[in-house]
Amino acid sequence: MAQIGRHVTVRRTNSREKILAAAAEVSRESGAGNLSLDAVAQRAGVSKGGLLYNFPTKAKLMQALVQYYLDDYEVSMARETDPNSAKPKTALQAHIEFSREFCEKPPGAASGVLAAMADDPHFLDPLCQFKRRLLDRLKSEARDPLCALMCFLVLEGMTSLDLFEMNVLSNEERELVLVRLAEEAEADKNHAAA
Amino acid sequence: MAQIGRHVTVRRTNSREKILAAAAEVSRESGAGNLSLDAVAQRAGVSKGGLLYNFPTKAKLMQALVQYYLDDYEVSMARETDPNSAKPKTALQAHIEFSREFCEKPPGAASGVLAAMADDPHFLDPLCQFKRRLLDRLKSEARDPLCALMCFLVLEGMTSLDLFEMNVLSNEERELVLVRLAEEAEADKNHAAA
DNA sequence: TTTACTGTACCGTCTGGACGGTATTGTCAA
DNA sequence: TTGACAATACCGTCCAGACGGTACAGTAAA
Repeated sequence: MAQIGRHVTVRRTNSREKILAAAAEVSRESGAGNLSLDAVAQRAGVSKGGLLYNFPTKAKLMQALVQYYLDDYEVSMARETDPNSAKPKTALQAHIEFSREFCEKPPGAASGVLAAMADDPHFLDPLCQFKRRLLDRLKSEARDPLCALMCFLVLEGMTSLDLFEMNVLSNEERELVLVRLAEEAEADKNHAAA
Repeated sequence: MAQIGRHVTVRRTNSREKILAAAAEVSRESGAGNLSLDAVAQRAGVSKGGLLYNFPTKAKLMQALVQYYLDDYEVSMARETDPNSAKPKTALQAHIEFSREFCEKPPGAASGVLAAMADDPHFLDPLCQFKRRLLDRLKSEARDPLCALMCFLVLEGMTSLDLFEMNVLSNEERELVLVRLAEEAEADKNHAAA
């Protein structure tokens, strides 16, 4: 479904995505630091040789795991903020929406990122740069940059709790926060337009 | 310094703490998932046998790592909110202060927690329960529970970025947020008193 | 013929942890 | 006061198993 766009031609096989999904599952189930290639291959229904054909080293797999997560976000963001769309959103509104979806996903959908971090913290560098770019965009679009920053951090807190699968927030609390942020974003949008 | 209080008698040796600190360092340098007992022992200046004397299994070490982090917080919190103190703080104010200190600590001081998570996500269960208790306390003390919840999440976001050593925020941004939160907490405190 | 694998066999390294030993300190009866 | 014993706090070695990665022969579809 989500095209990674690494290759120009459309791939007939979907082994890469199967492997990526399997890696996230294994990471979730065995702990981020106990992700073995054998386990991933088995889970993906692929031979170890096949896995290493797609990802020549474990490091390449980890990097792809992070990139996979990023691409997913980038696609959503582009779609939601498309000015040609019927009702284009601000970046902040789109970010709020994406964070909601993130929390509603099956638990540990992003465990792959944790596995990458467990192997080598530097694998998170692209994620770090991505977050910084996003924050800059949110601040530059907003009427009140500090407010944008605070909203960003609230979502960061919410999603990080989810990433660690710490069910600290109830659904009601989550919803309350999300609604509050949406109001904030809406207000900021209208002020900016006025 | 910080007494864990596990033993009634004062320990003459401080091997435990040396090992805990070493584990955090190794975790930070080699990646949370690549923490080996040999490396920890070497870093701590202790033989492997000595390490295993203090922590009979790797799991015990990991649990201690999480507990160490928690105890540190608990001590600070108790001190800051002590009603007998000269200027007792609300739980929210203390939490803000602790989060500031957390960010000012040498980078990766809490990497031990990540190492524990990498080994087995369930090691974070105490941390999860701790956060839930903290949030409940913040909400119950506050005049505006939603505001307390949002403040909690802002700090959660800030500290999680720090935990991953993602330098997304500049020092000015961090300070701006912290000041804003402190104002919020102060206002809430005064309203509650009135 | 190329692509995209499967399957098996294997290698060198690392790891958790079991185990036996040892030096120091504490306890307590004679 | 001393000698006997025991608990504490380690040290150093060893090992079975797991891991990442290589090599290679085979195969089925496009």
